[in-house]
Amino acid sequence: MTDTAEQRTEDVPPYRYTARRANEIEQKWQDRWDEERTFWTPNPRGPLSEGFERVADRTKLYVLDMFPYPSGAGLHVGHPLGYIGTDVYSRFKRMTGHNVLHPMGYDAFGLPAEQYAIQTGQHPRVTVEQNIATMRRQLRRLGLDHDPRRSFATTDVQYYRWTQWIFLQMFNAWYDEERETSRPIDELVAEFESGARSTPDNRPWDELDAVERRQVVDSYRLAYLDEVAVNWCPALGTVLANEEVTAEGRSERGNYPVYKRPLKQWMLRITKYADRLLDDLDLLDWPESIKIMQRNWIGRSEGADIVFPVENHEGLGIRVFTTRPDTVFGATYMVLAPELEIVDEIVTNEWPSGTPTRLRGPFGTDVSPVEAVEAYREYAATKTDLERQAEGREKTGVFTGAFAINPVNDKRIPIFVADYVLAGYGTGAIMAVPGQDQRDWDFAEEFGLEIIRTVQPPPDFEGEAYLGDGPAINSGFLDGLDVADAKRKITEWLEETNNGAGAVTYKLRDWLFSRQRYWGEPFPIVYDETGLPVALPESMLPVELPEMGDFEPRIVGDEEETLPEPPLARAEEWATIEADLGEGRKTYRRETNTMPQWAGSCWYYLRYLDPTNESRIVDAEVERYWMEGDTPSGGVDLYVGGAEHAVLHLLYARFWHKVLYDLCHVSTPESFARLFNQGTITAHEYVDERGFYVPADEVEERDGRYYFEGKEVTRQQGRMGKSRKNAVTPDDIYEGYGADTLRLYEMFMGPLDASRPWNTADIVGVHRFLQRFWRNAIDEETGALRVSEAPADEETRRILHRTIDAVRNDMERLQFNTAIARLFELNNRLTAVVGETGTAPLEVVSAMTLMLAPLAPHLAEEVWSRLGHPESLAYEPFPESDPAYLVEEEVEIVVQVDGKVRARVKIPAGAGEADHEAVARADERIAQLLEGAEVLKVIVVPGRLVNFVTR
RNA sequence: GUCGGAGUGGCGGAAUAGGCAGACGCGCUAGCUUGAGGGGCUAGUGCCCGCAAGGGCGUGGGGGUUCAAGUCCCCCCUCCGACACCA
Repeated sequence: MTDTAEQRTEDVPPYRYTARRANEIEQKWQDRWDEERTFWTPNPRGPLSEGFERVADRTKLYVLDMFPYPSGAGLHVGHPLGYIGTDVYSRFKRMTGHNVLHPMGYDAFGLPAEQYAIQTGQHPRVTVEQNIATMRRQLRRLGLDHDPRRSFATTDVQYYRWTQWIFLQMFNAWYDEERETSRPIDELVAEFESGARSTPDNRPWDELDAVERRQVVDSYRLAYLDEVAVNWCPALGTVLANEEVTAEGRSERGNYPVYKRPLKQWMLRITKYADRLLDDLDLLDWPESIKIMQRNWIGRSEGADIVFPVENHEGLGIRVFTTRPDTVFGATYMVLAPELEIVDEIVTNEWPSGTPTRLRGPFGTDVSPVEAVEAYREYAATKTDLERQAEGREKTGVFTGAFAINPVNDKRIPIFVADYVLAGYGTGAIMAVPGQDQRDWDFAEEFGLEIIRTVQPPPDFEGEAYLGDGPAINSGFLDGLDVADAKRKITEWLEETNNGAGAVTYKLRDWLFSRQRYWGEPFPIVYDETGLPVALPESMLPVELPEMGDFEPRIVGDEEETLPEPPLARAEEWATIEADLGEGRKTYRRETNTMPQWAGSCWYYLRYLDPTNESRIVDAEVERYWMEGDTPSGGVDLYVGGAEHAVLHLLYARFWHKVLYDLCHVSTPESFARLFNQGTITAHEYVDERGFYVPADEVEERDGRYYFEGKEVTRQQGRMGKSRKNAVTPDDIYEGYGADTLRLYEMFMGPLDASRPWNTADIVGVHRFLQRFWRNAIDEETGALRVSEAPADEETRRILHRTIDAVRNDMERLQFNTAIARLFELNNRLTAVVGETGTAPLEVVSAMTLMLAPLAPHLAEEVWSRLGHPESLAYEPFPESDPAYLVEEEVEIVVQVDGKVRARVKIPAGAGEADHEAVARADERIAQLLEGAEVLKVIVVPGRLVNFVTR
């Protein structure tokens, strides 16, 4: 048998649009775009401003992708979906008169890069550079319209120098809650010095010594050190932010166990911005689901703080937060989080007389309260969140032996420690109201505690906590009030009697910002002999990462109490510096933690604007030009990326932006005006009976069953990936069809924001479309144009203008799949015209080439140039529809009898209702159906339908 | 459990404002292209009954509003995603 592939290439007409030709064309135009600097986007001033006068009258448009992580695995066809989407959009907007900025960079610090480097035994800088080079090549091959001058990696020294600079801004700033803005720290110091602001413990500023003053000031900074219970992940050798830990108490990356450990760490005061981060969501054109996730993450709750005095402890009160102050009369006990320090003060040495056995905890009847509490604390600390998790979790806890006094009724109530109360939320202490809270109810049942309902449940309600509305009962002066009124009244009472006050609490916590890893931005911070942090001056930036041969994380401490050791601590020469930082030349020790991966991605969109600026993060005028717009929030005009960043990156970046805004480094309150989440591309994956993945491209289908090497396998739908053996690489598609076909297919598969299954077999459809369009314009045998100057016939022209209208609308809304469908229809018409006349009307070919340009830019450029245009079409105006061709002279309407379609009739456009009915009745079939029937009602929707109702 | 999102032919998916369900593509069927084919062209293709004309049924299930429901309302099921003792 002969080689069929070879035979085929011999048979193919010489000028057909084949994969080989597509590849040639694509290479050629990618080179030309580079040479002609087609996608260099001019700034209004500065080093990138060349050519600005040519676009000065255009509207700016900033289109941004969530930049990729340069992994070593290479791309599969699922990765570039969003990049193609933004490319199509930015090319379209360039053709509709915008000055479009569409940059691309690389997010290259962080764990994956470091782990990859450790695996391959190379320095992360080496592997990162290799991976970026590979990725650049792969993205270039797609023909994306990025401005190459604006690309950088977050690991570039000249980039992270400014990441460090932003950290310094936060270190040197504090949040003024009265003015609701961050201000320079010097202004705080001035307030202390002048006495305008009193110190936290009300001592006069003059009486504080230098160290005390520094401690006070440090406690106000946006970036501050704190000893906190961190999420320590020994397997990753680092601590993690709350956001990086799953509900099961495991690391988001790698799924390793995570433990709580107290450690001194850098924190960023994001909680001060909670309300603004919440409120300003209203300014944003974001998917509602993402806004909801951010709102939930911030988790604002309104309620009240109530102080419960502790019996036998003069002046000691326990402050609790509750969203239901109206239920305070039903508080029958209190619970403290085991970690709270106040527990030590109140816990008793002996059980009060009459303490039931079950209140003494699970540690035996002979232990004292102190011992029981201590044992319980240990038990709670060693438990991972996973163990605490399971649904229907049993409530555990220990009585402290102490009692509190309920301020509303002077009732004596026992105080417990229990791990169902979290130290990090509210005040870490609760008043327990089993009647209206199911968790308290469960605990009360477990320990046999009193339950008092304070809201009247419906008559048939029993057996559990009642959370609904109803009149207050057993509640003294609140009795009879509904929940909202009772809340109001009790809050007033608390404030008047000084027993508490209205309060707001957030789920959001301050951002843990230290990592014990090598591959991250070093902090621009040193420590002096006091152990307090000292900021390096801007002139000492960047603080470069030291070269280290061994950058693996180490774990110190014994097995039970392991702790992370930052690799930078081992770079001894680097870690110690001598400098004059205002107190004469001294020896300082550097901060050896590094910043988390999110740091670099918090502000990269600003650096694209002015990537080479050495004196500022971004030139002020350039920043205003690109970020201020006609959106309510300002910021990037379109930001496209995966929904997995709903609360991490997108919240952190908004926070940094607001800090920079407060400190007058940027001009808009928000960073991303419009957000769009592209879907994921899924693929079939096949598992054998042992549960192992088998190569998807070697599976055969017979009668709806699937076989690999003769054995039946199961098919599932899942993410595409190497490990699942179902990855399709772009190179596979380039080889068979070319990049334009790949682009078009990815845009045609479905709506950009929906997840959709990859199906290589479907690609031929879009490939055939490109082939047909090419053939309509160019003779496959001779390569000559088949275009005629003669005008298109009326109907073709009508279709053309309707297509233009629809495509423009769809492109604007990122509905590329339907735009492409319209182009298919137009091309089908064009094919018919060419079939009849032998030539294609130029007006159709030209317009269609331009409409295709954003989607299949290489082919479009090639046809455009063959049509005789020497310049790239990147800046050609997008076709505009002629309204004259959009109105029909005659429209087809539907005639229904009792809602069922019985006929279709033609009627002049704009006809009146009476005409509609008359024409409908005139139809033979309709007349027949209506004969003898009583028409009760006639519904006419002009231009659409007539409905005769007979019953 | 809570909060989101989604269920439409054999498959991917269309369907401004409640008004022709299934655009467009894949696949499939038939014909043409003097053979073969990951080729080209033409026609057909939601399901059922019927030679046809035509009729019936159809957007996860059940109810409702309406002349008219994929679209609006109520209840339920399934799948995907996020959060998860938040007082």
